[in-house]
Amino acid sequence: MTTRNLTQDAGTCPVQGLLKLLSGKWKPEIFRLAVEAPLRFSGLLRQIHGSNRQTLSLALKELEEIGLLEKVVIKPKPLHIEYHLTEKGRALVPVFLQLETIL
Amino acid sequence: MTTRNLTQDAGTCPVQGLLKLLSGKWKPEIFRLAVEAPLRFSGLLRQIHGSNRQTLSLALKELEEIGLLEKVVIKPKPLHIEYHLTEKGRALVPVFLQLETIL
DNA sequence: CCTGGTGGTCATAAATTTCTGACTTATTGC
DNA sequence: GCAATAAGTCAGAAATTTATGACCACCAGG
Repeated sequence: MTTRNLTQDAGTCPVQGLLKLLSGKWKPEIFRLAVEAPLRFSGLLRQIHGSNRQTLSLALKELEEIGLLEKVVIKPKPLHIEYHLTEKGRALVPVFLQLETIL
Repeated sequence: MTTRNLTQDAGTCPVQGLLKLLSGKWKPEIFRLAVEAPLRFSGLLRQIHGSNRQTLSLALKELEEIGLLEKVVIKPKPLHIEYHLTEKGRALVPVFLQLETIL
């Protein structure tokens, strides 16, 4: 249980960036919903009260970029898109559960 | 490895609040330094380039409130204060290390 | 007595994030 | 043809976070 790995390059905190990616007003909530079932843009808008298109759109993009969600075109004709949790995303679940037990 | 615990009360994400407490521009960096050694206010100001009194002061208060740091008066006469990592804080280290391996 | 360090607070300014409302392209149902 | 849904984008406003500079009280050294 060394803490050396936490102290890589002088002056920069690796966790700082990670947390930044995971924070943002709606990202944790989006992530949680994605753990339960695939997401659709319009569905999120209805499920997450107080949220808005703009921010959700950005959050989905960012979660995709980190590799936690994957954008899947189910049908292009009557446009149907779904956001699926990736392997990486599933790997994050136990970490979050552990976080809850500590704090 | 159920995800039920992540889905407590409808509409609220437990992790959302936790991440909010851990995020903030300098909190992760402060935490990391605290893992290495006890902190002093003026020391932080020198170590963390680009930070400022106000924000550090607030961050320390918040980290104290969550219970990750403890404010210790070493000497009152020539005022000497230190912020020590708590048990809870130490418990967080492996979680952060796990986070790094995933993302 | 003057300068410098420690440990802050306070009001305000600047920067960043989030929200609002309008608008887009394409498809289905009536 | 008209309205509705899906999945967004865009510009600008509002809210939240972070930074700046001034200021306080206390102690120590020269």
